[in-house]
This record gives sequence, C-alpha cells and structure tokens, in this order.
Amino acid sequence: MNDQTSDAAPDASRPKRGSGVSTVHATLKREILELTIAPGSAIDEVALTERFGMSRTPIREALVKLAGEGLVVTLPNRGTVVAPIDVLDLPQFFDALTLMYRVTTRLAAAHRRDGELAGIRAHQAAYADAVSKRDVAAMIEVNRDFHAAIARAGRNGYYAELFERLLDEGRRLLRYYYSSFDDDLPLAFLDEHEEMIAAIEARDVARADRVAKAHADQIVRQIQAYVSRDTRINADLPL
Amino acid sequence: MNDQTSDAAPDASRPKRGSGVSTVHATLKREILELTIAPGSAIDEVALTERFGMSRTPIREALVKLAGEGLVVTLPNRGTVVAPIDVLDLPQFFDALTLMYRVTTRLAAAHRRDGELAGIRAHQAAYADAVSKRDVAAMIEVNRDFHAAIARAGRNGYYAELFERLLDEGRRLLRYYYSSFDDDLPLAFLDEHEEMIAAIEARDVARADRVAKAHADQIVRQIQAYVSRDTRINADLPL
DNA sequence: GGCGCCCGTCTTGTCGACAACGAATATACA
DNA sequence: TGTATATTCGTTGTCGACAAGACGGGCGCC
Repeated sequence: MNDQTSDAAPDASRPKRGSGVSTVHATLKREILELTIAPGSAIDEVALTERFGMSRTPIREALVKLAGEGLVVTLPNRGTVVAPIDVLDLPQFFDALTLMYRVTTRLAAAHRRDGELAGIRAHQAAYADAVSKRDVAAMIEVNRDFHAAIARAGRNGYYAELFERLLDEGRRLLRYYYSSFDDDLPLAFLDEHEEMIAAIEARDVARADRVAKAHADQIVRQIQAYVSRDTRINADLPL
Repeated sequence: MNDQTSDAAPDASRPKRGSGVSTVHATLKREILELTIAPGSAIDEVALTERFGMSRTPIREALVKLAGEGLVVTLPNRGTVVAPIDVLDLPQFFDALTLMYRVTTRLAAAHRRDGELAGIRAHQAAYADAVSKRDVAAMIEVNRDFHAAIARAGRNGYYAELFERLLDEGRRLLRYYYSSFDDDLPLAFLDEHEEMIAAIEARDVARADRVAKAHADQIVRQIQAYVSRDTRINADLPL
C-alpha cells in the first residue's frame, strides 16, 4: 500500500498517465463491494490523496464515476459516503435481479456463439473449485463473473450493464448478511449452473428461462433467509 | 431529479458554488439528446471552458458523469465524443425498451398511489397539447416524461433508471431519423396512453402489461419505419 | 441553566498552470 | 517520389492552491 516516500529515481513502477482515475476507481469499487469500506461510511478525499499518492482531481473523478454506478452517494457540499444498504430496497432488487437472470439467460441461449461456451464453462469450473475449497468469497465473486459472462453472450449491453450492477450489489448483500453458507446450497448452485449451460448450449430459450428463474428464486430465498434470520438471543430471557 | 428551475434566463450572472457541474451536465445532456451536438462529434473541453465561463475541472466532472450515462464516450488521452448512434444496436435497444415499457407499467399498476395519477395525467394533458399544436419536439419530450413518471410510480429505481436512459436514447433516435410524423400516429399514442392510465388506475396489472406491450410495439415499428425508410431517389434512374 | 449567534476550522468546489501523450507536420533518406 | 523519422503543436491528465459553505466550539443573551 504505502510504498512511496521518495521517488527520486525514474522508477518503472510509476503509474502511467491516465491510469490515475481507473486505478482509484477499480480499487475503491473492489473495496466497496467487499465491504472493506463499510456502507454509509464517509469517504475522505484527502485521505485518499495521501493513500494513492495523487492529487484530488483524479480521485474526485473516480468518485463521480462511482456515484454514477450507484456505489457511492454524493451529498452536495458535504462529501460522499459509501452507498448504504437499505433493506427497504430489497424487494425492488429481487424483482430486477430475477428479471435480469431470466432475460440474460434467454438471450444467451438465443444468441450465444460457439466460442463463448468455453469461457462460461471456465467460470463454472472456477466456481466448482471454490466450492471444493470452501472459499466463500471466491464463490461469490466467481458466481458473479459466471452470470456476467452469460449476459455478455446474450449481446444486450443494456441488460448486461444493469445485470452486472445488480450482481455487484448482490455481492455486497451476501457479504453483508453472510454468516455461513449451508453446505448443500452451493452444490445446488453448481447443478443449476450446469443446467443453465446445457440450456444455453442447446439454444433452448424456454428451458434457459425456467432454470434461470429457478436459480433466481433460489438466490432470492437465500438472501431473504439471511436478511430475516432470527438472531435474537434475548427472546426467551426470563424477565 | 432536483428541479431547482430558477428560470433559464440568460442573466445567470452569478453561478453559485456547486452549480457548476450540474449546470454543464444538464446543458450538455439536453443538447446531446436534442442533437444540437451531433452524435460522434468531438467535445472540446477548452471551448466549453470559454462557453460556460468556468474552469476545466467542473467540465471534466460533468463529462465523466455523461460518460457514465452512456451519452458520451471517452477515448483515453484522445478526448471525448458524443455517443454515436449505431444502427446495429437497435435490436437490443428495442428488446430492452419493450421489456421496460412492460415491467414499469405493470409495477405502476401494482404500486401506484393515489397522488401519482394526477402527475401522470398532467403529462398526458401536456402531450395532448403538444399534439394539437403539432409540436413534434414537445411531443417527444413529453412522451418521455409521461413514461418516466409511470416508471417512478412503479417504485423500482433499477428499472426506472434503465428506462429513462432508454427513453432518452429513443428521443435521440426519433430526432435523428425523424422526417415527419404521420398525423394518425400521435393520436394513436394518445389513446394508448389513456388506456395505460386506465389500467394503472384500475390496478389491473395484466391489462397494463397488454397495453404497454402494444404501445412498445407501436413505437418500435415507428422507429423501424423511420430507420429503414426508403430514401433513394436514384433507384429508378435510367442509366 | 438553556438557547441561539458568532467565529474558527475543515472540507469541498473551483481555478490556473504544467507536463505527458497523440496527431499533424516537416524533414531526411532510400 | 515514397517511406520512415524527428519535431512541433494541440489536448488531456494531473497538480497545488484558493475561496465558499458546512460543522463545531465558545460566547452572550434570555
């Protein structure tokens, strides 16, 4: 992280011109999605200035980009905060997520080209690998990439963009509410992913729709279970 | 979102602090959508500097915002251009537009509250007014606002955001390909809008879906007709 | 003792300037 | 004359600095 106090030598590691905003954008995006920065917490521009070793200008531009993606919220004249996670938005989120699961999988089944199945299968293999290693973080991330690849194979940028945003938000939700996966759920995902691949390979739109909807229902139920799980420990306390 | 319409009189001699980026953003967005700036044309930052009487910093931030909305494209180290209109993207656009018409109208029928119908009806009245005046530009714009209001009544920010983006792109398309409206089409829109309002008022989701789909088909056909209209004048030229 | 105002400080929005990078042009060479 | 290279020019990405609001503390007033 903090690796530069003297830059007298023409170091090759000097970030190239134009990489400033993208670096800050990518780094902050990852940290926001991984909850390294807590939702709702304020973002200090000058702190980022020192951390990234660059001026406020590129950092501000990166924040504007993040605001456009809904990952941060800008309060005029009062700074920017990491987008909070609002439980009240969950029903809308579920609605849109399910619809995007369906339409992107349908489109992938309709429009996929031969080369794209290999890439999707690679993600599926990585997911299986993460499951075997019980690496939950990797599972969440690979799951997102898996579906994003399907969306891209569907060749509709409007859907793909919204879907990736929803998938990222889902990443944040899972990390936020995650306590421990049941062991059987990831395996169910694995099978459902296989079915999706099969439907896409067979160019069977109706089947792709069915399995996508089932998959979405599964995920929605899982998140709902996390969100609404009963964590009370004082419910039966004798008073 | 915020409607601080302090009138657009040219005597805005004193822009307040914080209004810079939003002013530039709103102005450029309008001009891009109204094709005042041609698709694909380069945007000169210094020219905007002189035009808006402000430094490059707020202008660049506005451009970053516009890039996030897909209205401009940024070429690294080589400037930004107004997003071109690509005919090859039209099928995807039609697909997404139709779906958003349907889901937002459905949601509006399901979730609308009493006060919101009045706002929607106001847009419809403005649309009728524009039709009577044969003000095509106003029709296009009011039509967008009409459907955006319905989407907001549906209370799903994900859909509303994508839908508004699609509607804006549709505005650009209509202006781009528009030659002259048939006189009967706007009237058909008027009736279909009335049906949508009725379905939403009756909270009839299925009916809202039907009429939204019909409306979308109508619009898609219209744009397709514009795009693919035969403008050849040398087809029958004796050679 | 509580409440509201004034003031200092911190942060943000904006500015003008500089340097790197691309494009266009001029130049040298085959 | 055509091609490859060096140079100039314009533009973009970044920087440090300045000033307008917002927040917090101290003070006076009721």
